[in-house]
Amino acid sequence: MTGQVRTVDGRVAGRRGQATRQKLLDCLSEMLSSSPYRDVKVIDVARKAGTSPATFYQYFPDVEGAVLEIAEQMATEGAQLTSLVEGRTWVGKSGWSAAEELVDGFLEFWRRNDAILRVVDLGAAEGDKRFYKIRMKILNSVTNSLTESVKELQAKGKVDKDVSPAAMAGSLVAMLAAVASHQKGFQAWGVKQAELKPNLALLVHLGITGKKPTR
Amino acid sequence: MTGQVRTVDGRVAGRRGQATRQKLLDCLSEMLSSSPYRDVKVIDVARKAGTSPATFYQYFPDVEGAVLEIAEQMATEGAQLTSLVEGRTWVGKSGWSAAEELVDGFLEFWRRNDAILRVVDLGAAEGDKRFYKIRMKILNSVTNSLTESVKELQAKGKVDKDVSPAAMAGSLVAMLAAVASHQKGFQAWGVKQAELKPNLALLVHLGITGKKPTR
DNA sequence: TACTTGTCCTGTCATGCCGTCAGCTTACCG
DNA sequence: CGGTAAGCTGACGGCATGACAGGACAAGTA
Repeated sequence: MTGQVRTVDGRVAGRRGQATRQKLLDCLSEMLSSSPYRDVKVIDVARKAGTSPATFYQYFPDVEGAVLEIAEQMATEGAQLTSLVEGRTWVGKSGWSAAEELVDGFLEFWRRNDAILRVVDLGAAEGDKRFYKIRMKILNSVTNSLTESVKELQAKGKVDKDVSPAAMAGSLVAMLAAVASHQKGFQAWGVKQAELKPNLALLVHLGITGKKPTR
Repeated sequence: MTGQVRTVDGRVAGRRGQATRQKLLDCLSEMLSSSPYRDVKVIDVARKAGTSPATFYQYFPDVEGAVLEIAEQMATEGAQLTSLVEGRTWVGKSGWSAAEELVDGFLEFWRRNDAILRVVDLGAAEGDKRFYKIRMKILNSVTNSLTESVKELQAKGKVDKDVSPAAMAGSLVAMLAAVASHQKGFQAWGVKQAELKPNLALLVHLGITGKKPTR
């Protein structure tokens, strides 16, 4: 857990080195949004960064290694998604706005990081534990909070006993992630953002509380 | 729209040729389930099929082209998913079993084709229209049927007017697809299939009818 | 200024996959 | 048996990969 940035061959990276490294990550990031993951080549990233392939291999074992790095950075930022759920109440009007803001925050985060999230999703689905862990890191914060919310409501007798809080929270979060990563698809299919959001919020509210929201 | 199978250079494939072609597709399919999409090489597929790379290029322009072929086959089979929704009623006990069977059928289909569906999902998310179209072909049958169901219920005044049928159906289907493609993930996270299914069914029922099911 | 030290970058090379072509083999038909 | 089209492959130029050794550069030291 040291902050020490190291090259592949063990040297400690200085100021200049870190700048180069970061530039490579930025260029890779950009590349991922403009061309299919399968076609991203080290040589292209290096060229774009105004350096040579050899330099790339000084800092990363391969493309995947660099992608993991970017994903890690994003996951750290993504931890703030918890704030969308934590300390929220799900009753009455504030319940509805909680649902709305959760949906909003989620879609926004996904839109901002869609390229890298696609790759993380693929890696996780393919069974790669490193990607899976990162995906967890992002989703867990939200999922856990939601799980707690459901448990509380259950304890108060406001939600049926036979609902599994973890399964429900997980399903809702998976839905949000899926819809978020196919936002463009929905638009192309004739569903506008404006009508998508309230429907998602409705589903979230229904899932958590089991009741229609009072708006 | 002819059933004529043609090679890249325009010849018509005979019995032997079609067999080879199919063998290549099968090997590619197998390869996709055992190694990351990014690492699937033409030469490996060819070796596995006991033939040479040059032969592969006789039948497919590249790996992606072959993947599209497999996906197309799967999409054709997937059209039968419509039957999970079409002609179903969403009231009373039969409403609950409709939800249950929809979830069941969906998860099962996804489990059977998870490798290829992963790649289709990635392609669609990356904005490739061909993959997007295939994804549509599979999901649309279900989505459209669900959309109709919601519209009918709305017409009868059983569902709020401000629900967008298309957005609701799309979100639910996206959820099912997402959960299906991360089934292993859920298990690793401690959520069992057995508790996942009823929760998904509950969400589907809530989304379509706006009411808790009577079991 | 000249020298030293450690960081940083690149030219180069062996290796391996890509994608194409010419040409050989096989099957079918009159 | 000879012709024709299908089917397959060896071989090749081209390009990405990944490793290494050595040169460029900045910063500190005498």
